[in-house]
Amino acid sequence: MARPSKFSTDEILDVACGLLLDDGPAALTVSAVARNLGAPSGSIYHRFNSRDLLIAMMWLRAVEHFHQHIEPIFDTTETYSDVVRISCGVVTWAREFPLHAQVLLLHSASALLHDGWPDEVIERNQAQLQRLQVMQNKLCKRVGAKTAAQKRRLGFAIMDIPYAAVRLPLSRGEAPSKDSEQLVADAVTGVLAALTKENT
Amino acid sequence: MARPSKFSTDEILDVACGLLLDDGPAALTVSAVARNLGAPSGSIYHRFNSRDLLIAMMWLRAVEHFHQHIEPIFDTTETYSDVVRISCGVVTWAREFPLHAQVLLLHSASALLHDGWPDEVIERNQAQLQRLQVMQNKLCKRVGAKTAAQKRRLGFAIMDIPYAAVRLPLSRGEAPSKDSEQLVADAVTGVLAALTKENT
DNA sequence: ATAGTTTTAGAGACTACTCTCTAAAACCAA
DNA sequence: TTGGTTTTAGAGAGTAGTCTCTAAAACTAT
Repeated sequence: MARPSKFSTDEILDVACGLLLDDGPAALTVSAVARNLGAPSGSIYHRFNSRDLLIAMMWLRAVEHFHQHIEPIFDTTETYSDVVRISCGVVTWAREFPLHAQVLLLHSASALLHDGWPDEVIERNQAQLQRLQVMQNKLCKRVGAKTAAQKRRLGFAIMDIPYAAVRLPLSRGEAPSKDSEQLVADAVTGVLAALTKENT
Repeated sequence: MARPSKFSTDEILDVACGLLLDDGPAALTVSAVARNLGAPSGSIYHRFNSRDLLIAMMWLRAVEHFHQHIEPIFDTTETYSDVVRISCGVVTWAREFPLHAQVLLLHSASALLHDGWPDEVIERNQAQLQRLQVMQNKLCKRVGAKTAAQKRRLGFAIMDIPYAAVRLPLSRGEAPSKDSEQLVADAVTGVLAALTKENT
């Protein structure tokens, strides 16, 4: 029977998140995580083969959380006029889960990883990229987006605009303002106006 | 009479930009800049007292370039329906000056600087923050934005939306798609619809 | 030629990080 | 008690970055 852990994986990843958000990417080192957690660096390396693996896991945790949250909204969206539900869902997710949102929306994985995606998580990462792609493809089919321009417009509405609304508050460690969902809805309405016209 | 420089300040900053964009923030070191430029590190440190000063100067160069470009558009915008000119001007600037745009729009200064803004450039940075604030305040006055909500909406239209439209192509080293200005215009139209109604 | 000034050049001190390694601790089972 | 397994613990090898320092180069003026 093995010695029990003193530190859970989530605790380690939470400390890493905190360091990233409070002190920036350069502060995100295994030494700093260990120091802040009160764990020896050998313990961290025992769990995560490399610094990049720790970062990648932190990132994937946020991505998976986001996808889990947003997927049901995607899957129940049938028309262009419903798309705004997804857009606002992104904002609401960022509001409710700022830690994950700060990781996912304020930094790119490639900027955080020093040597790219570690082998251990390549498939897991691919799976999430695929998962989002499938969500988007199915949505395009359901709402009737066929051309590249229509798809681009849809992607702008779903991901880029909500991102625009939350990035500054997130970077200040604040919640998005109360009217953020309405702002996003208005922008999305403007962007999709052309497409809903095409569909009528 | 002093020995002439072999390397100009702009050359040094250009190499730094290239490193940031090609290899990410962690690759942005004085050692790497020196190596890529073929200059001794002593020369770089002779010019820039610290790594953070080099980064700060690279950042400010991009900010000042952007402000120089966007200020005339700000200053000639009088009505809500003209605001879209600013929004599209941001996209066009990013399209024409990708190097500066990549620095300014894909990374936050705080994420790049290890120890915050160096004393040498605090005032210069403050001046640019002030400059933007003045532009925005004057615009609010001219178009008639009075409440915090109106101002928020205006800021969303001017900065956040264009930014969202260019960040992914920029991060891939690509130009924004040809329809980006139209996408932004539609989103901004949606966002400002409420304000133009209030004004009539 | 010497003096003055600025810039290049590169060695090296120092630091912090990454990661490996060894050993011990902590648990249960036999 | 011994054995097995997993985890903690922490020393230390190796590396790369930051930055200081010394010296020389490169120019013009006197």
